[in-house]
Amino acid sequence: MDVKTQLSYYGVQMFSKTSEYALRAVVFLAENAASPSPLQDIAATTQVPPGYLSKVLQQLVRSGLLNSQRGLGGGFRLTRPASDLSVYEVIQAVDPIHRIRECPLKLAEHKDELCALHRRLDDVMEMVEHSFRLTSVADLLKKPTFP
Amino acid sequence: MDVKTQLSYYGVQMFSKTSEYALRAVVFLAENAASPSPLQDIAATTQVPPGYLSKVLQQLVRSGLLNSQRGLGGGFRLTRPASDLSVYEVIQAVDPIHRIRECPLKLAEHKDELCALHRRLDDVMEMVEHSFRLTSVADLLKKPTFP
DNA sequence: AGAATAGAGGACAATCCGGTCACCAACCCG
DNA sequence: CGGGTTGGTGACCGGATTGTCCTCTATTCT
Repeated sequence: MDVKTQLSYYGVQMFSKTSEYALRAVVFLAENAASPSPLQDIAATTQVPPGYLSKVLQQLVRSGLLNSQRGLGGGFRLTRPASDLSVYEVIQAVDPIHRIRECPLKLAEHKDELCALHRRLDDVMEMVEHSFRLTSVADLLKKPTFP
Repeated sequence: MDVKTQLSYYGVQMFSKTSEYALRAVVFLAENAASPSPLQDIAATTQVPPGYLSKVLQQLVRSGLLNSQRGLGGGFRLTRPASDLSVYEVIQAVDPIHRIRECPLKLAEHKDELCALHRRLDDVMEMVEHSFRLTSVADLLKKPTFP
């Protein structure tokens, strides 16, 4: 079979790279909470392209999850203790999970209740959302080494 | 804030459009299993662009989940009863879920066991995979109307 | 055989995500 | 004040996903 005739040959991740990057950075910051961490340090350890990581961290700053400080001795810090920061919040800040709230086909008969297909899909998303709400960044530090 | 400086402004779905389209089509075919359904019929009811749906259905044919038949009276049919076709199979055919099997950072110390972050992410993926394995297309037909 | 129907497949465009880079803004220190 | 350090932001690029269109092939009916 010709590769080019195939859709999505390399497959797809359930979560975006951006979410992964944000989580790696947050875990790093939780492990290095003593002082601000410069972008370059975070990027080197988490193996995320610095230029792109910068944009991801901006999102976290704008969402209030991080503080940033320029100049010598500056960098990024968590605004809250890792035990009080959920994985869900991090993901929502950069690549939000959108629950299915109304019929994607806009069918009148499903105005009040989703069809079985979308009901199931949304149930799965609810499971995921729930799981991530209950997981704090501190829970990701149980093993001492990064990440 | 300038929209263009934001990453992923419109957010992201956990599952691709392609997966959604494939599932809508399969549900339609399960509801119309009596005779082959032409592409145009499926596309119209499921509200998927016909040209694109054609490619998605090809994937399902190549994966052995559908039969196709050209000419008058032709179209697409499920190769198996809907009760014997899982949502997981449909998704894997068009946009497979890739579990995390090794450390994405290739850290030597995580050769045998994932770090806490990736362990959690993979646990969630396992939940999703499990749920989709247990859900058959027939389970999506409980409500008589489409979809 | 010829017309009509319907899937197969390639070329191509539009859009989005991930990534790079250059330059600007803020902060610290001598 | 001036230079070094560090974050902030916009322009731009490549690849993947999504979508369109046109042509070819297979099948059926008369």
